Amino acid sequence: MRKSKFVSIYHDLSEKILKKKIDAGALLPTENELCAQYHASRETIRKALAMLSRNGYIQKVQGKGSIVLDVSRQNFPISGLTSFRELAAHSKRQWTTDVHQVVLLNPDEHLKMMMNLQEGQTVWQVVRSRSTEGESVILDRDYLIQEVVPMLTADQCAHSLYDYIENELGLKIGFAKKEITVESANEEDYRYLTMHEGTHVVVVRSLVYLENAQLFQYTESRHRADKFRFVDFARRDHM
Amino acid sequence: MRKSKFVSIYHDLSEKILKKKIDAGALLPTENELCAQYHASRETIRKALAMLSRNGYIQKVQGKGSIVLDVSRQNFPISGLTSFRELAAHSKRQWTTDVHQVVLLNPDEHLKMMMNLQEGQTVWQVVRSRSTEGESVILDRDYLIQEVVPMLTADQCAHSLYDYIENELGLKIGFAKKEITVESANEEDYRYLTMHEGTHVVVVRSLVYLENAQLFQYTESRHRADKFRFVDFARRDHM
DNA sequence: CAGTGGTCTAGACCACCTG
DNA sequence: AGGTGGTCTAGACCACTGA
Repeated sequence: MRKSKFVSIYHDLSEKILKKKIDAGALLPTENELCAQYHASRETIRKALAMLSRNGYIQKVQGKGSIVLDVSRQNFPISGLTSFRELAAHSKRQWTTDVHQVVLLNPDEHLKMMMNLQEGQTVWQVVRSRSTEGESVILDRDYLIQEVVPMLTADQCAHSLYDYIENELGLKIGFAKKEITVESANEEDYRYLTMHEGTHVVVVRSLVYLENAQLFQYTESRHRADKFRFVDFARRDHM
Repeated sequence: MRKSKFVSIYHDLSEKILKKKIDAGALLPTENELCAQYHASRETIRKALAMLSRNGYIQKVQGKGSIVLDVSRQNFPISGLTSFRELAAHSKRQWTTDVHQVVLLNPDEHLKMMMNLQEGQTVWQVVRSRSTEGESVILDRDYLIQEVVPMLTADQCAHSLYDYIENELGLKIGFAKKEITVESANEEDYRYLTMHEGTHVVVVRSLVYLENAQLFQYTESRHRADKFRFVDFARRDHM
């Protein structure tokens, strides 16, 4: 079995919710009913439900049931995402990517510290901009450790870096630490982005790690402020 | 038992990691060892570990163990929380709150739609600003449904709305949907915030729901752009 | 190969909500 | 009181890592 059972159940239920086969505000079948429907034990069902809950599909209420939440009202959370391609796939806009630079370089002190690099490690630097409706609104600057990604071409960067990394190289992304701030636009922003009014950009800095906890990428993603939007679903752990 | 066993184990381990009793990069004891240490079954241990993993404390690697992550490098994620008080508690700065307005009002059409209000429902409007180092940098505008929060005084707003709601009223916050954008400052921003250079503010709009999935609050939090910072830990579900 | 984490099960008991 | 979800258990088998 490629996927685990509880993930299949999660997908089945999340799809039913997205396609409105179950209305928002209604209750999911009880856990025991789901056990019967999916021929699974209760703990397995509960893993699927926990995942739905984490991702904003349902709210569990003890003694009552699992309430289906309204997944349409706000555009749906694109948190937990790491790649631009995935983000673009969720949006209705048409996006194009321009690759400005793909070079191998010796990291400076700042980058060495930031990425915790060993002496002698080299990194790929990739600079790309993303355009929609004729305007360039995102400037991405990626640094990838060459030991992990030995070779890189402009073609791969134009298509999807992550597609290449996950499908061609067989590496698996584990997690990312991100920081969002607002900063003054620099000369490169003016060069590569379509900046009319406004002198500030939203900067998303990410450290991306593989599944084995190895850091392999640092990215600085600079967004024209008026085109930036971040949506999040946050659950409260009171414990 | 007030707390569940797996949550206690989670707290015990997360504290050990925060206090560096276990080094970053090292492995946690194996699941079987933890079973023995905490007199718990393996599934219970695994719930605690899953929680540590979700919150960025560890990375689990099959066949190997649970690697402790570096929790100090980046300031720690302030995602998943909803209240300003908690945020302030994590920061080293000294904050003060000014309450500018606490009034009961009949919602206009926009608010009715936004909050999905029934005919005749009234809401509290609270306007507060937050200052640090002599500068006012955050302007919060909250709307709370009066059916849920019958009475509200300026005193309670100056202290902590959430403290009052959770501890006095006994309500429990469940989850929130948030959206972050950058917008032009309006006249109120100029009135209540210390705006020197810069004409834009970061706007965080949140819909906050109780544990029973009932919406009870809408908040617009406006941040002076140069003081805004959002840190996130994002795990990838590849399934 | 032994040892690790990943998944699944069946059954038990508790806490909460609703009639 | 009956049904719901919340927690915990003991045991089984699988998939991956490393020596």
